[in-house]
Amino acid sequence: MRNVTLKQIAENLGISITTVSKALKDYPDVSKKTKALVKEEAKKLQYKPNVFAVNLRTKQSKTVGLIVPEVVHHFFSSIINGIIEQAEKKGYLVIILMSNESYKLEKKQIDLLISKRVDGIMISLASSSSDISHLKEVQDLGIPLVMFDKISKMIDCSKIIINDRQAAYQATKLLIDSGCKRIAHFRGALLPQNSIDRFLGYKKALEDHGLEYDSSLVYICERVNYEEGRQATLDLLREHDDVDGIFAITDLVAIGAISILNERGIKVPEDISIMGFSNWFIASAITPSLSTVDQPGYQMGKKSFKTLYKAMKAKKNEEEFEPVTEVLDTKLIIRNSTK
Amino acid sequence: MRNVTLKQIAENLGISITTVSKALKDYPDVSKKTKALVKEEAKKLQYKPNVFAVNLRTKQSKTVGLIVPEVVHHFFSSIINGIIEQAEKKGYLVIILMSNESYKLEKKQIDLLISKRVDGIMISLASSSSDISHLKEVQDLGIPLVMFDKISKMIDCSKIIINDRQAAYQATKLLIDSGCKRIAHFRGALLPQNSIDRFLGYKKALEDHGLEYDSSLVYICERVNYEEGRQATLDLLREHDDVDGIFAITDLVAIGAISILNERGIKVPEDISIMGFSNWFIASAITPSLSTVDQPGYQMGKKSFKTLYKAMKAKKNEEEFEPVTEVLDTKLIIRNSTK
DNA sequence: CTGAAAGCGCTTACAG
DNA sequence: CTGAAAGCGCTTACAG
Repeated sequence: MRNVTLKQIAENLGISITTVSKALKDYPDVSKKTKALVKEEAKKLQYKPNVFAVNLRTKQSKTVGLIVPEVVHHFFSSIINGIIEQAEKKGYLVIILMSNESYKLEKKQIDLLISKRVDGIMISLASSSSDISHLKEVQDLGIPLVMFDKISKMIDCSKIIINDRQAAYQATKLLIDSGCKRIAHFRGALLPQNSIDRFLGYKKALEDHGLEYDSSLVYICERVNYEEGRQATLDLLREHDDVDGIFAITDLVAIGAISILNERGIKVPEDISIMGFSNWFIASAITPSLSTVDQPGYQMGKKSFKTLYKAMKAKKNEEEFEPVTEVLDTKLIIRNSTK
Repeated sequence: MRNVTLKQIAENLGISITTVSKALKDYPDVSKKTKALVKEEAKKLQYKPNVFAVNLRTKQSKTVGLIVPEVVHHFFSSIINGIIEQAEKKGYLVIILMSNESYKLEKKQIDLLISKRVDGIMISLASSSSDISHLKEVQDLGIPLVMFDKISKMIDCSKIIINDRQAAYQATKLLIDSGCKRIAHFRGALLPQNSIDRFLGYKKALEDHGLEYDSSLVYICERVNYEEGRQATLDLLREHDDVDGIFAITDLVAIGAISILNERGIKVPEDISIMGFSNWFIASAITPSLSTVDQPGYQMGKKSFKTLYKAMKAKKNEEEFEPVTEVLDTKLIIRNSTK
């Protein structure tokens, strides 16, 4: 069983606990001979420090918390991937919580992470989160905080994002350049910043290129999923017969649109061009393959942890840490759903 | 800042730390009056117990570890979803690690979880894991262990699985019943139990229905992904012109096959029928939609944690816990890639 | 009903 | 170079 302690090593060797502790941590004021002895004994007994005691003493858990709106989601799972890989490299473990897009749950989970005394928190906001008092609390407690993807402008912390507005502008422009004149937009909920920004990019692109913005061509997909993409497409086809392009807030929504168009025998991209956003794996596997905007999930995860790490390190050394905002590059991916 | 301790509450109230501690935990031997007083003061100061100290005293972390081969993967992310939801209900947090199908990493991660003293571990094995000494160690230390999906028969612990052999049998039978006479199988790596079992189910179905088993119709997809599905299909088309059905170990592989067949103008299911396995979201969104076997990922995650919870509880109460093996139901999903 | 005391296993400032 | 001692913040067996 597991109960090897410093005390036991000390007794076996007939020296003090202090010396054992120092030897194991390579303090300079322990003789080489003693160090060697201690290390050998520790190895022999398979000594593993009791992290609970270490945590208590050092006031650090070497654990960070991560809250995402969803887990079963290509983009977020890519982010998770980037985060846990990076964290492991630095000796940190990651506790993952899922808000399921619920503000209430998100708030509870922040409390949970605080009470677990994680060393830092990374979060992508739920769509329903407008109030941000829970994040203020994190900051008041001095816990390093990094937001990514779905952020709030009301909080002054490090942020890892893409330029949603610009990316959406380019996506819309691609449709315009290929000859589309009546372009619908399937947007997300009203609150999330990235939903707003993508909408604004879409609108701006229309205006910049002499196309009239028509609010009746904008449909809201609250949960941004396949089913809603299908529903919005049905509504669109019923209400407008002159549409020749759709820019969807997400690949999933776009794929919903394609499925309806396929069913109805409406040709993509000949009759209607479709533009997605995110570049999920699925975008390349459907027919026709989906043109989209590549959103670097893995990179975003990696950067998020790296930034958090810097903030945690600064805190430990009692240095100031100036929040940074990093804007990651996106890339237009042109496939067969656009002309 | 956060430094409210029992001691502080005790001093404010002029009573002992012991009494404060007991009052907060509703011990019966504290007067109602004192309890009320203590609770009020705790609330006022926003007292939150220091989990580091609690862990050290109780020797419990209320945290469990989870190791999966991949995160960016519909099936595993569904499992993660089921696990973290269930864990949260019981007040447990989940540390998620990803072995990336590497035995070496998996071993390291087990060590990490042990040294973090998690209360329990859930794991789905990497494809390259044949040696299981690291899991033996977990058991030797008395840490409750649950395996799911990719298990090892060599370890005597609780297991949450599906009947891979039977499910593969039914999938193959569906192809046979629809008239296929030459059915290829795209299998996974040689080591994983579920890869073996699905292969055996395929083989048995052929034999039971008077079709000759031909080993040259079996292709190996080591990493079980889209690209390999494409490659195997190219190989298959080159080597056999009489195939009329493919049973793929996973939807991803099946979708790779469909993409090649689509490109070549080979009709699915008229010329070749395709059967997948897992029922990922993507299976319903491609053209033609994919017939497959529904594998209950969310349920599997939920059950895995529930079983682990029972084992942890038994350990805490120093009761015996007899490992259980739970076999979850699968379901044939018939769509348009089969006749 | 209340509280003094021991102890969980470590780290580290300090003395020698 | 070594070690005695204090302390992190809690829980709980025990005494009164």
